[in-house]
Amino acid sequence: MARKENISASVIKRLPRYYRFLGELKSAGTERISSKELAEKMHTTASQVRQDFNCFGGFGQQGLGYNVSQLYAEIKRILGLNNKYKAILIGVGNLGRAVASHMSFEERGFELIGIFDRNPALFGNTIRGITVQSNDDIESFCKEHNPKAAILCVPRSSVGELSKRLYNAGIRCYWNFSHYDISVDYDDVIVQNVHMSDSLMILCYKISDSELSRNDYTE
Amino acid sequence: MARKENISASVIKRLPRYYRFLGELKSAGTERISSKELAEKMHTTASQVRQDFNCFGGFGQQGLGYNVSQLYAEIKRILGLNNKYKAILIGVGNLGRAVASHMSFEERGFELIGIFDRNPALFGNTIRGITVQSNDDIESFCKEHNPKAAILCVPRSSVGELSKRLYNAGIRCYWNFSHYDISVDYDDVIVQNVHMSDSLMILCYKISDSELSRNDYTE
DNA sequence: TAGATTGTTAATCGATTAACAATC
DNA sequence: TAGATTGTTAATCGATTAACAATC
Repeated sequence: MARKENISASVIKRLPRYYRFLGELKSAGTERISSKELAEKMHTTASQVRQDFNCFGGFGQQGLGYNVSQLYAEIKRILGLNNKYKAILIGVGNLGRAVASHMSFEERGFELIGIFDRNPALFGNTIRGITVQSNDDIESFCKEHNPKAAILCVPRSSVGELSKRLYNAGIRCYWNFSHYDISVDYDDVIVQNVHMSDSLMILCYKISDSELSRNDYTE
Repeated sequence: MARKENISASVIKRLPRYYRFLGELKSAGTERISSKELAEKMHTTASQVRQDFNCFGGFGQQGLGYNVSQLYAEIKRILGLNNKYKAILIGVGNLGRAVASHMSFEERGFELIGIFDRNPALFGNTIRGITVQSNDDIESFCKEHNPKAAILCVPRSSVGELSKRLYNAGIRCYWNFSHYDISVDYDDVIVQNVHMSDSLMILCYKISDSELSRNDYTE
C-alpha cells in the first residue's frame, strides 16, 4: 500500500518509540521480528503495530515478519531524521545549557548553528564549539544563515516578544520549552512543546487520583 | 453531576492547560468567563470545555458562565496541587540542575527533599538549599524520609539498575527524563515521562512532512 | 420575562482492536 | 505443502462535536 494521505497525530507520537525499540533490537543483533513479538516487548498490540506501519506502506513479509534493520531505516526516513535542519537556541540557563550540550541534534534531523542569550556575562562562552551571542544579533544571524527552527529555553515572560521577532526573521518552526502557547498567536507555524510543568502536574494528578481510589476501597 | 468514575487520559492532559489559562485570566482580573470565550482563547471548542469540566461536576452557572477564581481553585484541587508529595532527584547534570533549581515544585504538588548523584565531585554542593548526596545513600535516605516520588535525570544506561533500587526502596512514582521505559519493567508504578528526544523527532517529522506536502503542490 | 449559557444527551467522527484472506 | 504472519477490511470502542432542554 502507498503512504496514507493524512497520518494521525496518534500514530506520529508512537514513531519515536518504535524507532527506539528497533534501535535496541538492531544493536542486540536481532534480524527479524513479528508484529506480535514487537507488540509484547512494547506493551502494545500486534494489530496496532501493523496498522501503524501500514500507514506508510508495507514493510513486512507475510509469514516471516519484519526485517529489523530495514524497518529501523524506514522509520528513520519517515521521521525525516536524515535531514539537517539548521536550528538556533535561545536562552542559556541550566535548561538551555542542558539541551545545547547533551541533545543529539545530528541524530534527530537537526544541526545546532547558533546560541543566543540576553545576559552579556554569557557572551563569548562556547557550548559545543558554538559561541554564545547576544539576542540583539538574532536578526542579522538569521539573515545570513537562514535557520529553519528555533529552540526556546527562555522564561515564559520573554516568549511573546521573542517569538514575534523570530517569526519576523522568517522562522516558522519552534521547539518550545517555555510555558507559553505560541500556536495561539500564529497559525502558520509548526510548534512542538515540551511543557515540563504540565508534565509534573499530570504526575501529581495521577498520584492523588491513585490515593483517592485506594481510599474508596478502605472506606 | 458527580465526578465521573474514570477520567480519560485525553481529558487529564488538558487540565494543566486550562489551569494555566485560568491563572492568567485570574491575574488579569477577569471574574467570569463562558465556555465559548474560554474556548476561543484556547483555540478549542465550547463543547469540549464543558464536557471536560463536567467530568468532575458542574462548576458553571447557566446563563452566566464560570467564575474564574472558583474554576481555577477547582482545577487546582482536581490536579491535586495542594499536596506536598516528597520527591528526590537523581542526577545533577545540566538537566538535573535545571529541574532542581527552576521547577516550582511547591506549586505543582511536590516538595523536593533530596538530591543525589554518583559523581563524588558534586557531593556537598547545595542546590535550592539541598545538599547533593551520593547515590549510595539513597536507600538509607528513603528509609528515613519515605519519599513518594523520584525524579530521574540520569543517563538512559543507568535507569534500569537505578529504578530497580528505587522500586525496592519503596518508590512507586517516577518523573522520568531518561530515554527509558520504566513502565515496561513494572506494572504497579506511576510513570510520567518527559522524552525530549522523542519530542525533537516529532518536530523533525512535522517539518519534513510539511516540506513533502509543499512539493506535492509545486510538482 | 427574555436572553444567555450551562449540563447533558445524541450524533458524528476517529482510533483501536479483531478477523481473515492473501501470500511468503 | 503446511504454518506463520502480514496487509487490509470490518467491528468495536472511545473521544469529540452538535444539539437542546434546563435554568440562571
